[in-house]
Amino acid sequence: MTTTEAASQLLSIGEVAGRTGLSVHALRFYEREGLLVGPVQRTSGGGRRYTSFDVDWLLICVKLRASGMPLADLKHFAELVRQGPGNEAERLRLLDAHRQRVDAQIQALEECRSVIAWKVGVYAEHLARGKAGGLWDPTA
Amino acid sequence: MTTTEAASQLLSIGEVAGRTGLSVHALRFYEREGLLVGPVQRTSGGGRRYTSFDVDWLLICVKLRASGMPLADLKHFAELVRQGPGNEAERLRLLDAHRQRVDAQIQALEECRSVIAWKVGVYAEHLARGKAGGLWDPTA
DNA sequence: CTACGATCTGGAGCAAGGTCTAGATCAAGT
DNA sequence: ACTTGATCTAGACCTTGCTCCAGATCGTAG
Repeated sequence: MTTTEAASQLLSIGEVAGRTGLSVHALRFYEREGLLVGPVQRTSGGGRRYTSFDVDWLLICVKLRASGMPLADLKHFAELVRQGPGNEAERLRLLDAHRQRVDAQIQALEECRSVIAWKVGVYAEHLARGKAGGLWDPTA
Repeated sequence: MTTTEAASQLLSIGEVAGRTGLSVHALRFYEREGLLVGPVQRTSGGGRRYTSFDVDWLLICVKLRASGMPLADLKHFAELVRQGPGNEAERLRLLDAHRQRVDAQIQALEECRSVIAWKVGVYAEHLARGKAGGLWDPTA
């Protein structure tokens, strides 16, 4: 717990892929695109070593992406964090705007869901009746 | 109400774009891709005339697309409807599978939303304090 | 030493879902 | 007749977000 303390936290790209769900390709791509807060450490041989810090950031990225944030916004956010303290208001704006978009998206999805559920119900009923009813709307 | 009855229901591509939210480009694209149930009527001059039937279908398409259904699935659905009665079970499967995906998506989004909301809260609190606290985690 | 798997770089390729252009035509207004 | 605006077709082009390839290198196991 003394010598390995810092080094054991450093993860290879494959390990990071494993715990973030991103592919190694995507990880390198994200780095090229400037989506990481800082430069990734390297071994003497040139291999990437990610800190748990990097991994936490990536996990946030994954969440934001999963909720539809474009890479461009993610990059912007990374830049703000990279610049250090002083721009918290802008970070807040960015995140809050995204949260509102997510809320809207949830709303929209729930509306879609109910429309679909209704249609599913119509089909299910139709099938349950064994296609007995002759007047069946072909558009549905 | 007698002579104009049928004709007044027929809409130009621009009008349909207006009430579906799709661009005229997208409408032509959808048609090329076989996403419509039937062929669209034409004027003598070659202009498209959409029935209210077509519009209803397009509105459904918009909802399904908005909830993330890929065009390929939409095309499949259109084919099933085009084939007429007899395949309702498959239509049901298709829609129900999509509904389940939408449910999962809503779940995921709500999880993201709460993570984001929490982060927004952290920033808001930080700003409210006027950056008084010296110990501020730069990663957040 | 050798083989093998993981990683490296730079750049090409891909899938989805449209978007836009060019050049022609149509329909209506002045 | 002439202009204007909407539409037509076929096809090129675009953006997003990765994914994959080639060829080289590193590190560990036998």
